[in-house]
Amino acid sequence: MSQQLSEQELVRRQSLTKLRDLGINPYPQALYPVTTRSSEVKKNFEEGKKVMIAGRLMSRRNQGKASFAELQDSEGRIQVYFNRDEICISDDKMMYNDVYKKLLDIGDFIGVEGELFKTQVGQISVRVKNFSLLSKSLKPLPLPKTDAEGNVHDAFTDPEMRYRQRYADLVVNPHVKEVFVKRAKLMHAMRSFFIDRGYYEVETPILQPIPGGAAARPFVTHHNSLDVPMYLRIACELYLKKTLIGGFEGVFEFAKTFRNEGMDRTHNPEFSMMEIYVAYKDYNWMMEFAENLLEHCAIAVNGTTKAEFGGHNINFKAPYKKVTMRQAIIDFTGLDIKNKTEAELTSWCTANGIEVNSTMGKGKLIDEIFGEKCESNYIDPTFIIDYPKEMSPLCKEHRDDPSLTERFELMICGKELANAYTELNDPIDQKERFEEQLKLAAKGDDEAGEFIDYDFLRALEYGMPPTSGMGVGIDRLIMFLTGNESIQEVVLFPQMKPEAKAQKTVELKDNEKAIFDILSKTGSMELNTLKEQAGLSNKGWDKGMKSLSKHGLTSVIKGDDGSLTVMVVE
RNA sequence: GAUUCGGUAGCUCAGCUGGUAGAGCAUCUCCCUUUUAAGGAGAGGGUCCAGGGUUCGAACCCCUGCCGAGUCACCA
Repeated sequence: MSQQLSEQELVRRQSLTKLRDLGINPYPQALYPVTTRSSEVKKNFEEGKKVMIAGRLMSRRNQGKASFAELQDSEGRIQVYFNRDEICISDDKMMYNDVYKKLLDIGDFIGVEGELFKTQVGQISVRVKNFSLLSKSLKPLPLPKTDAEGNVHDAFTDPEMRYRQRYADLVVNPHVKEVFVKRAKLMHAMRSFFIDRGYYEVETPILQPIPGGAAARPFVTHHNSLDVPMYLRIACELYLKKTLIGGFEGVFEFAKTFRNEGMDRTHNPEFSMMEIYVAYKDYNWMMEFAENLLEHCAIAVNGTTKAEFGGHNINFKAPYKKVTMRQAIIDFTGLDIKNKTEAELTSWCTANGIEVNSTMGKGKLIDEIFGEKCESNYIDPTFIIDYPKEMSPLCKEHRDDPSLTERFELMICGKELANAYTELNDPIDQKERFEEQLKLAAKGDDEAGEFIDYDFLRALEYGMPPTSGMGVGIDRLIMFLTGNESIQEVVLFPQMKPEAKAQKTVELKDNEKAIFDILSKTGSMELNTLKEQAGLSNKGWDKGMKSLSKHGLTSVIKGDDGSLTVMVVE
């Protein structure tokens, strides 16, 4: 990690040494007895109240023997007022003149002890009596500023840098931090909603011998001592159902899930799902549960059921519309899929510009039609219900129509947010459906399951109570609630390509070495002769010469006749 | 994978038909006891993503590569 330090980084390292020379530990061990936070100070202002606060120094305005600075803590910023003669009561003004003004830098964590007051302009501030350095910052932060009209100057906006250095992003972009505060609130709201209803939060394996419960390409890893392949989970469905078989009546899990597929602005290789299973319920109950849950979450996060996403206004207020998949397709295409054969659907797709291939079964074809022609039209939360049986291998058959299942997906802004079933609990039917999936997979449908989890079938044979289950995409939900169209904006540390390694610059490059080797034999040489002997490309020559003189290894001397001589610098 | 745009100082960005790089903030020095995006004055700071080509001369034009963003395709 040898890396060229910028001038500013060097200055900060020097300050670090000077602080130590003054007997100040830049990274002290002792706790700092913080009494309050910036938001509290502003909310309950009391003239003269003594406080101790801590945070990062984020700006400084010197006014001679006085100075204003801003301290940023987890709640926001508060102005602090440093007056030389209040900090340094004796004649020794070192703490103000040297430590505060010269050796502290923007980004340093400091603790401040003082009392509250309002400046002549009416700004709530802390008059500093004592301050301590709590942690020195050696790398300058990006420094956006907001002016009186709310315009942001020098904004730190480059997405790559923001995602790679999320820590800096969080420090300087309060709106980014707010997204993650909201994400935490969403998790709390959802969790307490479930706990209030008597459901238990459980944990199931992330490392699985069979990646079941969904159709997706898994990440493969290897267990050394067992010497078997293991998979990162693509869902937790089967494990959660096993807990109901074991006697739990309501369980949920916030599950990091992994899918080895494309990465783009709506897909991160690992993402968060919430899955919940409740015994003795069906999908009708679950729909009502879902709309109440989402309304509750929206209010907990934003204080309102309204949200804006991609230019659309969404309202999470329950209840939501319900449309059967058959009706949805009729509405947007005029096609009635009921009793259509695979061949009929295939030819309809071809005629209507939907790409199909021979691996597609009936369910997949219907899914394609829906995805292509209908999905994007549902802006406000809408339940699409009653999916074809073929594409829902874990879902119970519809009570009125054996070709359908009791399944819903909740669509918002044309995207799936939740997926739920009246769960299939007939072990014999389940086994047949798995086998059907296996055939589809063999046919080439890469969305069909490739494995049969026989342990799950064994569990089902003991009997699972009638159950309804639902999965909710947490990332997607928080995207809707915060108006972010990119998943990277709502995941703290999104997966990125590895950062290119910084190349070492200390060693001479080939072109530089070539020039220097020739030159060092004689010590000096006419420029054009040297250029010819070096035999480099023009650019290689030019760059080589420039960096050699930059390294202070060579210099060029101009003769009276205009000739140029290159010399080795001793 | 296809296509468009981009990569210049610590940060945000200029840089014309090619003539060897600029601004604001930040940094450094000096002055200033209640300011508000920015107190005043001055100074320093750059492998212009990398490599090759064209040219007397390339940040700029051409080629290749790397990295990123957007759109589309594929995909939950």
